[in-house]
Amino acid sequence: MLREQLIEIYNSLLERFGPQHWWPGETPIEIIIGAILTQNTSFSNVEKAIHNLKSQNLLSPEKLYNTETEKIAELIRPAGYFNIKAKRLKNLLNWLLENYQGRLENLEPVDTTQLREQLLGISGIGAETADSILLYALQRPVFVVDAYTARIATRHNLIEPPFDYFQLQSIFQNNLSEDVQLFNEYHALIVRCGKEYCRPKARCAGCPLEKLPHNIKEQSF
DNA sequence: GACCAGGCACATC
DNA sequence: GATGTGCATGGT
Repeated sequence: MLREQLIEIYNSLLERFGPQHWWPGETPIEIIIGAILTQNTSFSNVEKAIHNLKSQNLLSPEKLYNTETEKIAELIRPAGYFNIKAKRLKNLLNWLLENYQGRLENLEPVDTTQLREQLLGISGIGAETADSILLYALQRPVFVVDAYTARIATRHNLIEPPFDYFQLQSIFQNNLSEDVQLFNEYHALIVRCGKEYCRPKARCAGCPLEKLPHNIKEQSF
């Protein structure tokens, strides 16, 4: 039942928008940095910040970790919340350097559940950021949930509010096959559709999901 | 000028 | 355990 709905939504989104080729970043470490920078921030702002880091050749765990927090903050200023995000980047890099010699390859043998717990233990890494890192940088089959997902899920009656992150994530993970590429594309399509048609208070006119059952309930996290 | 954006931690009740 | 607040730039 739910599975059929989820697949129908996916197919509708894919038909309209086509493959999204996510994550919009070139390397795993760039994706990880982007995942922190995009917290409550539009990606166009994040791109400016990434560009600044790249121009200083700082997109490596060691180099960025050895950069003054104040300098990182200045470089990532366009992404907003720059002071706190500079600290969050350092927290994550510190974890990576301390436990894995700063090498993402060394994460490969680690069990996904355990890796997720470790990420959540880092100050500044919450559920969505952890899952974005797991899926998009580390190719783990974890479904990423965000504000758009919550909005679309409530509007299309996939789940009854109130619900939390884990409950919504379970809707997808328990009803779809555990497939990295599927989870990648599905979340990317949700964000694409969310940006264009499911903004807060926006009506659904023109949305590829317009003809599917929907209401105007709202919930975010 | 208000509202929003691919959140999270911390304070307070 | 639920609810409120600070963090901050840039686009619409």
